[in-house]
Amino acid sequence: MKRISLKDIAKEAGVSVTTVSLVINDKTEKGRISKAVVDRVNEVIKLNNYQPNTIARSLRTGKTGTIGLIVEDVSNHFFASISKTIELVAYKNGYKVITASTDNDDKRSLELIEMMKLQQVDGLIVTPTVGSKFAIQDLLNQKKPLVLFDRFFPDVETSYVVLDNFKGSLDMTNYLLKKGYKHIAFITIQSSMNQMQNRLEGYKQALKLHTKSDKNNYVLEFPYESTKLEKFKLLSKFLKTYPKIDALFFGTNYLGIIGIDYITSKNLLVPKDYGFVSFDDHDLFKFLNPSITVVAQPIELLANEAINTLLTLMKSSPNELIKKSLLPKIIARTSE
Amino acid sequence: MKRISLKDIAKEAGVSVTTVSLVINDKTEKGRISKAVVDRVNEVIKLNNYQPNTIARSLRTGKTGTIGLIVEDVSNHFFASISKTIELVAYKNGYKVITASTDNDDKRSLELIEMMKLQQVDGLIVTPTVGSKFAIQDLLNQKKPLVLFDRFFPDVETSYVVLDNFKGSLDMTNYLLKKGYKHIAFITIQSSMNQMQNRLEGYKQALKLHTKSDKNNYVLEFPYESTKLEKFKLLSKFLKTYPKIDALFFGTNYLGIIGIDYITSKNLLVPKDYGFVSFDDHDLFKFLNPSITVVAQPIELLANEAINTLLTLMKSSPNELIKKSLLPKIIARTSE
DNA sequence: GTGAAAGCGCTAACAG
DNA sequence: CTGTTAGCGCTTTCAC
Repeated sequence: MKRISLKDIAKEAGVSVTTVSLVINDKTEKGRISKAVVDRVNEVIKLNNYQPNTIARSLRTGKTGTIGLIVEDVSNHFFASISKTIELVAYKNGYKVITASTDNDDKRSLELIEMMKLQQVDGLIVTPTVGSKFAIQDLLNQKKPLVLFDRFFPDVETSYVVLDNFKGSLDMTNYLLKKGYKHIAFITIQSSMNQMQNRLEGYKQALKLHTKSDKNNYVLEFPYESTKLEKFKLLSKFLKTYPKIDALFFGTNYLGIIGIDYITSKNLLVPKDYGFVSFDDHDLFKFLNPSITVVAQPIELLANEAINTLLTLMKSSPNELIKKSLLPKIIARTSE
Repeated sequence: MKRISLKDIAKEAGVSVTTVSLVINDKTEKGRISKAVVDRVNEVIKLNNYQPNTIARSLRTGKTGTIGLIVEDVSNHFFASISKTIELVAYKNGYKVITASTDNDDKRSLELIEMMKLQQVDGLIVTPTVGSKFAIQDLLNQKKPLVLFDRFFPDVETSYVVLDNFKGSLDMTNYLLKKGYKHIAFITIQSSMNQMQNRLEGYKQALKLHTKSDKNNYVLEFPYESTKLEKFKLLSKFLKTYPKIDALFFGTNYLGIIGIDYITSKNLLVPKDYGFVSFDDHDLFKFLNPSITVVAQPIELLANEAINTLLTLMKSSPNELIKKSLLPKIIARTSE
C-alpha cells in the first residue's frame, strides 16, 4: 500500500493538484478558490488522513523546517538544559532540531557545520570552537541565519546570545574579597575563546581595582586535554607554590567538580582551609556539605533568547545583527 | 549565484548526468564506467566543490538519513549521556539525529511520534510512555525500524534495549538485607511502565525470599505529577506511619535527590538514622557526605546497544526482533 | 475560480 | 561503457 499523495487527493476530489496545493497551504484567498471546493478537498484530505510529503515540499521550496544546534557537549547539564528548551520552542514553531556535540574539537566542529549545511538546515545555533571562525564566517557569507551561543568572536560580526562572563567573575571575586579573602586563586582551563577569557579578565579586574596592582592574582590554567590525574598534580603543585592562597574560584562547574574531588581526596576542609566557589551551578551543588557558592547562568532565559533570536532572524530579518549579553547571578551558599 | 547541481557537473565534464550520479554513488563497478571518465568527473566535482543535494536524493530514494530519538527528558543526565553517544555513533554511520523529549506526557509523545513519521526518519529509538502503545504498534505495522529504550510493552512484539531493572533492585535489596537492615522502604513514582514495575517487583521479591512473607514491605508511591512539597509531606507521613523503617531505597536518582533534600532539611543523619540508597547513579553522588550507594546503569553500553540495534534493523533485518536486557551494577559507597 | 505544465535535483530502468 | 528519460511529490507561473 503506497502512501497517499497530492495527486490522489486531487483525483478523488475531482479537482486539480493546484487546487489541493492551494488548499493545504491556505492560499485559497489569493487563488480565490470557492468555499465549496475548499470544503470538499478538506473532507477528502481528512477522509484519507493525508499528510503532505515534507521532503518533496522541501525540495521545491528550499526550506527544510529544521534547525541545527551545535553545542560543546549535550551530556553536560548546562547544554542539556539549553538544548531541551531550544527543542521545545522550536517544535512549537514548527521546526525540528538536529543536535550535535563538538567536544570543543575543531575538526569535529567543522565536520558538523558542514553536515548541517549539507542537511540544509534553515538556521543554526552554534557554540563555536576557536578553530571554527572561518567556517562561521562562511555561513554568514552564505546568508544562513545564525546565532552564536555561549561565546563569540569579537572580530566577526554575528548575532549572539551569551552570558556576561566578565561581570560574573568580577562580581564573584568582589564577593569573596568582601568576605575577607585575601589571596583568591582562579582555576581555569586553557582556552582562547572569549567566554573563558572574560571570566579570567573579570577576576583580574576585580583584584586590580581592589589591590591597586596587577600582580596580586593567582591563576592556574589546566591544558585542555589534561586528565584528572594531571589536573590533580598541577593543582597540588600550584597550591604548594602559593601557600598564601585562601580561596579557590573555579572557572566552570566541571572544574569545580574536579576541585571537590581533590579537596575530598586530600582531606581538606571547606571553607576552613579554602573558600571554594565555582562558575556555573550544578543540581547537586546545593546538597554538598558545605554547599557550593556559585555564579549561576540564567539557563532557561539564555535558551529562550537563543532560539527566539534565531526565529526572528529566519522569519524576517536575516541581515540584522542581534547581540545579547545576559546577567549572571551569585548564589551564596556555605562554601565560603 | 546558484548552487551547483549534478547537471552542471555533467555539462562541464562532458558526460551525462547518469555517469556523474554513478560516480558519486560509487557504482562505477556495476556500470563499468572507464577509469578515465571517473577521474575526469571527480576532478570537476572537486574543482566546483560540488555537494549532492540531500533532499533531492531523499525524495528519490525515500531515505532521509535521519533517525528519530525520543527520550523522556534530555536535560536529565541519564538521557543526556545516552543521546550523546547515540548521536556520535549515528554520525559515524552517516545518520543525523532528531531528538525530542516527552516529559512522560502521552499527548506530547504521540505528537512527537507523528512528527518523526512526517519527517520520514529512517528509524526510531523511543522511550515510550504508557499511552503511546497504540502509536508504537502502528509504527511496527508500517515496518518502521524501531527500538524501544529503557522500557517496553510486554505485550507488544518490538525490539528493545533495557536494563534488567528487576535484578537491579533485587540485588540492591539483598545487599541491604545482608548489611543488616530489617525494614527497607522502597520509594518510587506511580507508573505502570514496566521499568518501574520491575524495580518494585525486584524489591518485593527479595523481601519475600528473605522473610518468607509477602507482607514485610514498605512501599511509597508518589503521584507522577506531585510537587516537591507534596512529596516531602507524603514522605513525612510515610516515615511516621512506619517508624520501624531503617533504610530508604529510592527508585530513581531524581527521587534520590529529593530524598537527600528531605534528609538535609530534617537534619536527619545517614546512615545513622536511615540507610540510604538509590537506583541510577549521578555524577555528584560520590561527593556527597556520605556518598550515595547506588545501582548503576551501564550508560555507554546501553546507548551503544540501542543505536547498533537500530542500525542493524535498518541495514539488514527490518523484521527481526532484537531484545536486550543489560545487567546493572551496585556501586557501594558510604550511605548504608 | 480553476487547471496544465514546468521543474526543484536526483536515481535507476532501459537502451544502445 | 555511457546516455536518455521517466518520475519521486510538491509549488507556482501562466493561461483560460
